[in-house]
Amino acid sequence: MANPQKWVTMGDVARAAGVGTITVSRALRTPQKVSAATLEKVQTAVADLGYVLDETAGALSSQRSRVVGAVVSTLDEPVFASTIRGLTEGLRKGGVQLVLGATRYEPESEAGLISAMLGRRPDALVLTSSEHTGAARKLMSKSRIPVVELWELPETPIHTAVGFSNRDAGREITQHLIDTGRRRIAFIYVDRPIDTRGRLRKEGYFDAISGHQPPRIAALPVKDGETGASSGAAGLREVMQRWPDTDAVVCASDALALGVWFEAGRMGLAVPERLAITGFGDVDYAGDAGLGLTTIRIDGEAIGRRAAELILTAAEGGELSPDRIDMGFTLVRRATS
Amino acid sequence: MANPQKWVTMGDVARAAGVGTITVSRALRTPQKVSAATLEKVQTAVADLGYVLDETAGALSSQRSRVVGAVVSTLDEPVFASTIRGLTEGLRKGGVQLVLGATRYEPESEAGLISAMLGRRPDALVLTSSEHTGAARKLMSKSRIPVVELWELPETPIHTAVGFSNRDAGREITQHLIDTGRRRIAFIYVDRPIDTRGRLRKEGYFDAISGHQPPRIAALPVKDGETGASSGAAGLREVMQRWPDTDAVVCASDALALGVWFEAGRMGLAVPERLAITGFGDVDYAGDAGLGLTTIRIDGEAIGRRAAELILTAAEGGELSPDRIDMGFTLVRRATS
DNA sequence: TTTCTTTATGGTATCGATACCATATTGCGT
DNA sequence: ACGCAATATGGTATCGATACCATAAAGAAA
Repeated sequence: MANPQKWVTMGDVARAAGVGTITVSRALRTPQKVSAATLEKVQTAVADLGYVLDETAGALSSQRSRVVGAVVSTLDEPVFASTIRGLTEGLRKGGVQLVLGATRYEPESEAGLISAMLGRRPDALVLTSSEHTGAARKLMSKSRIPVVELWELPETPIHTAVGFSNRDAGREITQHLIDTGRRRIAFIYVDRPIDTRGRLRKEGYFDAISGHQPPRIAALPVKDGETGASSGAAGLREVMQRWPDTDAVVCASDALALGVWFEAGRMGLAVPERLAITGFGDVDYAGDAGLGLTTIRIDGEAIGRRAAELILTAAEGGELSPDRIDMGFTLVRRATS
Repeated sequence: MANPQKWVTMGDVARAAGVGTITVSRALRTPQKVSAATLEKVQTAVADLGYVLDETAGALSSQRSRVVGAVVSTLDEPVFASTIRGLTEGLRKGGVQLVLGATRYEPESEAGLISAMLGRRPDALVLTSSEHTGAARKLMSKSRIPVVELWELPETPIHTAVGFSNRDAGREITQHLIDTGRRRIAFIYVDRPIDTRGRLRKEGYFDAISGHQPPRIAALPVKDGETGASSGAAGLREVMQRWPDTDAVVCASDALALGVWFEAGRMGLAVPERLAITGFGDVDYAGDAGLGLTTIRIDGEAIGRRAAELILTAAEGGELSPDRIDMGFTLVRRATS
């Protein structure tokens, strides 16, 4: 073997401290079950040897891996990043680690990712999509571990879902535009295979405009991972070409809205006088110091933290109660509407 | 136990297929070492039972965890996200999984994260910061696993570094402004404890302007994780207050540049006539469809892929050759300069 | 046919920590 | 002083897969 790595083992620590291996295990996992004197002996031995508990071996014998797998659609969008942050930090308090995988919105990669995570025998699974392929569903039901779905509230969650109603949010922000006098409102989104969020927001848009105007939809294709400014710009061009008198645009994400805003500038459309723009997510640059975008704020970090809590309590003892936890959203009105 | 999970084991599969457990192992890990007939028997048994290899147990006996730990500073910035993507996909080809941890630029959290990763006995470690605390260094040297540092090229890498010269990049983009006639150039960055990248870019700025003008620096404090548009806006206000005749701003990131650009609009400064702006990273909205920002493009995905290759070859057989791999950068000139 | 090689397969020990049970020690009430 | 409980510690089997060695079967060479 070219790699003669030799990790320090618990046995080494036990020998150095003059105790049994099991005592070392207790000193590290449940210090209160060990006398102060031995605890200190163990701790100095651990420090001297630079020992770190082998979770791999621990997982095997305790049948608890202290790992949670998360399948997200992408890491590129800051909104997901905040959810991951909340999850990671929430789980760390329970000594649990997060393993991430990104589907990049490719339906066929979900089952593969889930399978890879199940290989680590995770204590739970977190998904940020609520449309699952048959293969993925079969894997999850066979494994019988808790599954938490995020960012949506499906009718029948696998176990528990933590999120909000994308449809309500889409309706509310469209209604806001109607309330402020707009009557020729378009909707722009990127139509991705397994992204139900965009479609649900579109439904909300339909809900709000029905009775006021016929729908104006620009469904953009997925372009090589780029779903941001360039798509938004293309979307606005399409909208203004098909319906030149459009006076407001509801975007399915802040990134799209930014692109729309730039394109509106290039087209000479005054915002918000001639054209109102709304986004989704309330990311950094949407704030008053940046674009000043009217948008829907979602507390991604809180969603992640809540999911972490659920997982930890499920790991402690009880089952994961089947439920849909609504974390809500907030309409933030700024300069673009 | 309230959680009567019962994972399917390799033994179950072996029984169902009528072969020995070791044969199942071979059928899944090294199919070419198994006859076509038994391979099929095993595969159908695996499919029937929904079996997934237990990497935890495999790691213990083979002493290879097929896990790589990555400590990044933040997941919020899209530039890092692309690196993570490259890494993840590169490693997946070798059946290796990535475990992520974010320091959030807090120096004290690095050692804790590294320690948590070492608990999984990873085959390698990836770091996106090149300043390490003593505790972190000790942990890494004790563990004797390959360490790859990304996004910088430190003088003396721990083993291998894959990145580019932030200093050269800072110099080149500043020089571009000088070449296009600017002589009152300011530099804006967020001064974070363990982020040497911003400081190195500042050095490059110094290199370029020395002999032309005295430096104009706005070092912004870290504000609750927000390092984007609001910081950029604040930075420009500070700069214009202290040096009202400033005619160009070099920003340490595209996010800052976006904030500067918005604030310039509010202050009535024409871009680029009155004020040139440059960024760093070439993220989505910097493109022509968006802001049209002059910036430095870095191929984060390529950096991640290259790191993954290095790790996989090191895992195969050889050592990780100590080296600094320069992936370069590109100056992209657009509308803001 | 015999011998040698190659290929396919299985038995058993092992990886490092923890669960479970057993035992030693201490403290306290009566 | 005695008995009982509580606390502290250790021995041994075990988790599930793989390394190592052994063996059986098939094919090739003589």
